[in-house]
Amino acid sequence: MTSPSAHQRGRPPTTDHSAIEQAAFRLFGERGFEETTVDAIAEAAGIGRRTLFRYYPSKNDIPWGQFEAGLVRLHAHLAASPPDIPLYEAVHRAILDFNHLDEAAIPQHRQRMRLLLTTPALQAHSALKYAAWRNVIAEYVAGRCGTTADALLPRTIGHVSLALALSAYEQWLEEEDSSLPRLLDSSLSGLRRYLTRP
Amino acid sequence: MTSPSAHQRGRPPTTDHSAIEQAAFRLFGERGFEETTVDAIAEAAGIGRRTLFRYYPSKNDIPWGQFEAGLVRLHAHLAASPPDIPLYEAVHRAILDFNHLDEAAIPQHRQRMRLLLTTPALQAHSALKYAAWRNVIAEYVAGRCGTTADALLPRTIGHVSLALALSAYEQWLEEEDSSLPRLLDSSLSGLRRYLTRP
DNA sequence: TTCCCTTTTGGCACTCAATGCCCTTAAATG
DNA sequence: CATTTAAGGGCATTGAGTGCCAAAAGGGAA
Repeated sequence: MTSPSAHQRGRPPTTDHSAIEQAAFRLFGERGFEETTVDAIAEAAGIGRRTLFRYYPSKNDIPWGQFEAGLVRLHAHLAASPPDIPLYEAVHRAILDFNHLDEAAIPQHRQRMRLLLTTPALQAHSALKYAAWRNVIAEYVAGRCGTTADALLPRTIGHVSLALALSAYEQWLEEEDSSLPRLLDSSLSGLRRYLTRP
Repeated sequence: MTSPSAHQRGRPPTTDHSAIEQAAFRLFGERGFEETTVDAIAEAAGIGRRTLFRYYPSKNDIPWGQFEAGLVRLHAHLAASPPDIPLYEAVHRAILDFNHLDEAAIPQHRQRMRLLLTTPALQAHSALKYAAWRNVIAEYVAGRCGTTADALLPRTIGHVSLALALSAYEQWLEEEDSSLPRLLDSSLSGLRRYLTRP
């Protein structure tokens, strides 16, 4: 372990992910996502265009921030969940945890999710991120069912869990002062009623 | 109504969607999707690159073929479904109908779906197509619930129906001689058990 | 037949994302 | 101070997508 910055030899980094993200979000807010060129983001962040692509593999990845880190947490939460509670409840709790936000972080997260869910290019790109998310769920379900993650049930639960989360998010963005955890509960119970009612 | 080709004035078209699609699929099969340039497709179809973009708004749209026409059928099927059967059953039946294939069409459809579900660029682009599909479902659910399509339940059912269809499709692609309708049934009943079991 | 009208075609130029190549910059180490 | 190591960034290239506009190719009327 080395102190503040973990680099010892060589030229020190001029920037970091969050500096780029901030510059990018400012421009996205001012002009919109499509209207903001990568060159403009690089310039606003005070780095070269080539450097930007070393920090983010694509323009589309910028708004996703530290999503991978979130996946690790999701996986950890599931791994640590008691094996005696019903499967659907373990999954639901993990999803609630994954989407837990501190009060102070809500406005930022709203802005990020609005960008992700309303920009066509990002809606498309998101499919690739979601696949990794679904897989974390599917792996857990497979573990509890004694199958592999590519069996029908784990896959289905992965897809359906994402479906529930996304419908909650879409609703959350539309109702200015709604509660995300409450919407996650509602979409699940709505589905349950849908499947069991006349 | 005019006979064979419905064009009377002006220069007659030199090509059509299916000719382009055929040329494209041949190249995709030979070299893969990413490795096939739009110029190559245009050349193979015997048209100019500019013309290709008048028939398909993007390279990513080519593998989708006549999807919009399918959506119209889905909508029609739902509109014609008896209002006295349970909501989930009406939806499920419509999805079965939407994904019904003649025996002879199966190999082609397999190839198309394999391309769509395994190529990253197409997985991403598909999100935009799926949105329209989900909306057809959501509109129907909204109609039967007396709400609008942007309420939580219709949205949820739209997302979940897609989730079920996609998991069935993914499974279908993996098991060479599986039955798509059977898998659609299985993913639904798997979900139902998941939500109601201990 | 010839001219006009309509519609499709496709060449050309341009923008922008993404990527490979490679030289430069700037620190740490001995 | 020279060497080593890692980051920065310029340059050139590829490939998708788009606007503009002139050429091509028919039908119909004079």
